[in-house]
Order: sequence, then structure tokens, then C-alpha cells
Amino acid sequence: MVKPSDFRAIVRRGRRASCASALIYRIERDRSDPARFGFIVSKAVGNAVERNLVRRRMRAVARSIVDAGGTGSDVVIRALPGSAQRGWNSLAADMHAILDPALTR
RNA sequence: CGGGUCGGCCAGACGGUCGCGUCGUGCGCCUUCGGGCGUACGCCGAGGAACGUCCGGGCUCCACAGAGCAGGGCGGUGGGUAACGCCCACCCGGAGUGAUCCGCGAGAAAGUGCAACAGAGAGUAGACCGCCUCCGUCGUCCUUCGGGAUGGCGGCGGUAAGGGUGAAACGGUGGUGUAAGAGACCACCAGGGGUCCGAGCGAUCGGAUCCGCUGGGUAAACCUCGCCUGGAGCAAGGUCAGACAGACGCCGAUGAGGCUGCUCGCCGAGGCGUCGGGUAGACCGCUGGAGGGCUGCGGCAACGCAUCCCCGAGAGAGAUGGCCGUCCGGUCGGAGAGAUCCGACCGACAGAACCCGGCGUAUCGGCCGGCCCGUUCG
Repeated sequence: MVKPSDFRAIVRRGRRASCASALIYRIERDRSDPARFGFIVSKAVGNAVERNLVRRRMRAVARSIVDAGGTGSDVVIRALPGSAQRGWNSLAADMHAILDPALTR
């Protein structure tokens, strides 16, 4: 997702879940619709290089979920300060724990 | 070999695999025939600082980009450059045995201002103690009775040698001189100024001679002098397509506005505000440029010129990530007499958004070279 209006709608009306790396907002859609992801990485997370790294890693996790058959949700992920220091393994575990049950039933 | 100093360069390497972005090609689907979407393959895809946005330019628009003042910037000299507040060389001053480093390097003798505390006095200097003449007064001693010597107290003055204060007290040392003193005068030394000679493009340097001239700091205080300087910025600006709906108020050829402050000058017919409505699409600008490299020539150098060769991100809220293997570098632990082997961890700072030239700042480490000092050997 890239449109500001989509972000606003999902953050406002979506179901919230949290972990050490991020706040995750999610809206249920039809099972046949593809999963869509958006990322919010504020300056509190770090400088430009760290923000890019966090966004890319989250995108890699999202792709693995889609590859595993995830569908039917719009998801906005807001990275928390410290997510750049969590490391790849922790970040991936955090996200899978919340998103796998919802998207790949 | 040890220590130091200056400069240049690199920014982990290779491979596999799952992915991302631009472009090209093929295929499929859709099409209002402009193209769009999907997919496969191929090429390419962040930095030395891409950063901070502190200077300087190109480019674009604002009259034709103009004039003056104000404002702002710069400040040894000469050169380099498109330009600079940058770079190079040199000069001066300071630090260092030295290589070398440091200086926001014009003017303080045009004027105004400022300087805590201490101190008598801080810029037209200044008498607290001290030193000295003179006057008054009170003593002591001597006397040839005219006076002389000496001391205390008070007073008018003189004095920058000595003490003391201070970051700094109006040249220094020695002498002449004097009541005591003083560049008042003299010798030497230090500084300043004038004139002349020599070296250098110049800043400046060396020398001769005259003048007793000795007049501290601060200009990142005002100021003076010289030089430079219009404004806004790629959301600049332009082309195309598309949507809607205007209403009211104020100003305006006696000149709105363009255009930071003022004056002039030029262009010049719409401008501003409130409410309401609509759209936030595509393309150009957009990356081949003051570009990089080898060699040669000129120059101490910065740099310039010439031949040849090489250029492969471009954007739209914005593409480089995950995993694995081998090697490289560093740190730690273990084994070994040693060469070495095994294991763990780490590999910085940081992400293009119109483009260049600088500056400043961040940075794990590594490589190369010049020069200096010390030591040893020949």
C-alpha cells in the first residue's frame, strides 16, 4: 500500500496487536483477496540507514508470509524504537507470531 | 630499528539461493490504439563523506536583470579557477631541536567608545610612601654675633630615580647634569618615522643617513579604507490532458501588482480577502558534465593545454534486503617447543532526489609514499 488514505483507515479501524518490534494494525477482508502490507517507520527508530534496514527486513518477512499462502487482510506495521537493534531473527519471530495465525488459517 | 610529522589511496572479496527498482526484449490478457497490467529473460542499480545545508557557481523564472543609497560579505602578497569565504606558493608574527604546525593576518598616528579587582594614578597620565628647594614655627649644637649646621611639625611647590598595586604605569643600561630629578643633554641598545640605495611582479627584506619622535590593548565595539554583492528557487520553469460554479467585499490607468528596505527607472491589468465547489494526472526539465583515466608538454605548486580511451541509478513518499558457503582483517580463549591448528565474536560512519566546485562534521580498520629527530652498523 502507498496511499495515505489506506494507511489512515487501517490505523483508525484495524485490530491492534503489539510485540517488541512493532505495533500491528489489521483489517479482515475476503479470504480470496490478496494480503496487502504497509509500513510506518518514524524517525524515532533511527537514522535513514536504520529505517531503511527495518523496512526492508519487515518487507522480507511479509513476503515469506505471502509465499506461505497468506491472504485476506490489510496490514499496517508501525516499527517501534529499538526494532533496528532487535536483529533479523527476533524481528521475524515477532511478526510471525502475530500474523501467521490470522492470515494462513 | 624506535619516535614524530605531512600527504595520497581503499571502504572487505568471491560464489549460491529467495526477493526489490529503472530500462530493453519475448509471451499472455485488456485497450478509448496513446498505452496499461501480468510474467520470463538480460543489462545496470548509492558515498567518501551520498550527511550538515555553511559558502561559491551552472540552470530557470521574475522589466531588457538596470542605476544609486541602505544592507550583507570578504580582508597580508602573488597566482589558480566558471566562481568562492576554496586551493597553491610566498611574506610577516608565534610555537617546536627539526620535519612541520598555528593566525577569521587591512587601518588603533581620522574620530567616538570600552577595560573587573587592586592601585595615588589606566591614556589630555599620575604625587600614597619616598626624595628636594623655599616659607613659617619649635628645639639642639657651634659662633669671629653677621650667621652656620642639624632635627621635629605645618604649608606653597618641584620631582617618575627608588618602594608599593596591577595583565599593562608612557623605552632600557651607563653617564653628564641638578636642590632633587627628568631624552633636559650624551654614548650604546630596542622600537618608530622621513629621505636615499639595493633585491623582489608584490607583500616584504637588506643597507646607509637624518629626526630624541618613544603616542599600550580592543576593529568577532561603532567606525574608516579597498574589493564583491538584485530576488527567488527543480514544489524553479514549461507542454499536454481533465474536472468544477460561482457569490460577496475591498483596492486599481490619479497606476494595483511585478520587486527584501528606500529613491529612480521599466513592464503593466487585474490583484487581495472570505465562503462555496473541483483536481491533485502524464510528459519535458533529468542527468554526457567546469566529468573521469593513461601518456606527453608548460608550471616550484594549485592548475592549464594536447592526443587517445571510458561513462551503464535516476523517482513516484522514494528500489540494494534475508539465508548459506569459502576466503580476508581484527580481538579473545584453548592446544603446541615452534611453524601452526581449533573455536567464539566483531568488520565502522552512514542512503542519491536538478547538477557541479569547496568547506565542516562522522568514521572499525588497513595499505603506500615524502620528510624530520634519535640510536646502531658499514
